[in-house]
Amino acid sequence: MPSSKPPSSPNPGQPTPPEAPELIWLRPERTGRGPKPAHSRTSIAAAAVRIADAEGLDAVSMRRVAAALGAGTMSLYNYVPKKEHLLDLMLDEAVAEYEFTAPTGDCRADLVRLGHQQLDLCRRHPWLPALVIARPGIGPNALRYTDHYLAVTAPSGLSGGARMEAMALFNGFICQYAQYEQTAVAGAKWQAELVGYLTQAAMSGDYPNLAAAFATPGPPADPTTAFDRTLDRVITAMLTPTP
Amino acid sequence: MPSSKPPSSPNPGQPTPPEAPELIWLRPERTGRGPKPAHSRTSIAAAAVRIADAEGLDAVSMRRVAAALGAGTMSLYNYVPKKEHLLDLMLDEAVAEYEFTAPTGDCRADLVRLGHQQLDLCRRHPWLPALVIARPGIGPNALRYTDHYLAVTAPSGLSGGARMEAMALFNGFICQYAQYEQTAVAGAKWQAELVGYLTQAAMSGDYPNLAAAFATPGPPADPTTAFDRTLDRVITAMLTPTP
DNA sequence: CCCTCTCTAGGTACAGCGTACGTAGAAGCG
DNA sequence: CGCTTCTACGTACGCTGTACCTAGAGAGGG
Repeated sequence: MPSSKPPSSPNPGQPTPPEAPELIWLRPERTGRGPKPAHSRTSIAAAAVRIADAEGLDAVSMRRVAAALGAGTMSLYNYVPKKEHLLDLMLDEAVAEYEFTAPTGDCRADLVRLGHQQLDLCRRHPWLPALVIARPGIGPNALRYTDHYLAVTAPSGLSGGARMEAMALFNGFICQYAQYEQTAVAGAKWQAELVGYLTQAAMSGDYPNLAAAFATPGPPADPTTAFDRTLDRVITAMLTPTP
Repeated sequence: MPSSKPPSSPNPGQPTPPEAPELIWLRPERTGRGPKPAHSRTSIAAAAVRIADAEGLDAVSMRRVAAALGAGTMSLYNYVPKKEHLLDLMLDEAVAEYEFTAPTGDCRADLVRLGHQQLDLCRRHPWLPALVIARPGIGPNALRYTDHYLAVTAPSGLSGGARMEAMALFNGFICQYAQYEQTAVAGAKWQAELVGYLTQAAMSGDYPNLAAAFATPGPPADPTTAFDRTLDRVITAMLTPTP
């Protein structure tokens, strides 16, 4: 979704100044003078990724990351102006793991492969979908991904803009699915609670269509293939030429 | 996306215990004895919604909400066991604003209308997409929404399960779009920075396909209709019968 | 009527967060 | 060598969610 018309006045409030995110990729890592730095953006990001993988995204605090590096907390601010930017770096660090294979010319098949790669990445780094969804995320490795995606979708005949819009859809679906999968995995107890609540709601009579859908005999729809089935639909939607 | 196969062992770490979310909708609001309570879940949620609308989701803290109600901070914990649950309540409070019109039988048209209603809601409450994406969100009003959606999609001929999977796709796309729209709106300065960075990246030669997509003459693709165009694709994907 | 028991309101306190600011010292340049 | 510029990092502030505790309101049983 490369661009869009805002509702003219988006909303009255929001964190009073619209903030100046100042892309971290635009500021140079070092300036040249002074003593040799003991760390680097990537080493810091890598440490943060390790922590997030092991203990979840909430465990990633500036103090925690600094401690993992044997550094003082405030030293990190020589590399990363704000924590927000550390998250950007983490995202790109994770995205670096992609290993792209040359496009085969079969757009659909290539997209299915890419989609599965992406889901695997999200499973390896459960904190990743939340980050991808929260911010655009345009590091060098994210650009490599975009470039590969564009190569893969080149045979579709769609314009560059249309393919970028489609990429947002593609990414969005996969991250959303990965996120869902995590909450589903998070606890059988929670899952059980939810099912109980839903059936109770369905039986209350307040939600007749929900009850009807519950009662539909239809094929059970193997949940293990839900991702593949929906991914297929998404790709269809992506590749449908604009009318 | 009603259910899925986890990757057997989802991930080693995560916040050590998988947590027990304990749906707030399952615990009764009051027990009956003792003094008359001065507030209610909905009044608290409404106050939180007002704050989030005016100053963003980050401004919603227990102290802030309590102050807005003229209550002591800790009093809120008599209504809401954890802040997490307050967010659930906020979500359902916002979703209560939907005003559903009877299905016309034209599935596509009804979905387009519902989609626009949802986008409007997300614009009115910019914090909403983030919440919807982050957790399942199954309050009474969310159930009303689901029920309406099921009524609208009944003529599609798809099974209940398939329609639930499709709903996840539908919701996910709209929230994602709304989220994107916000960041795009957030600052022209940021937008400018990003465009500069991207063109610089495209010109660097490292991303040939990105450069090619940039150079594609193709029709400019009116950004104001990006939502409608993509929503149309998404609905197509939803309604395509399973092969 | 009063006693008792239960529930609510709210204060205090704690661990942790992001980060503004200031100081000490290392390293490159003239 | 001295100057300048950078890095490392300690301290401190205001904020967060919330565990725990006390005081008192109000209904139920005798």
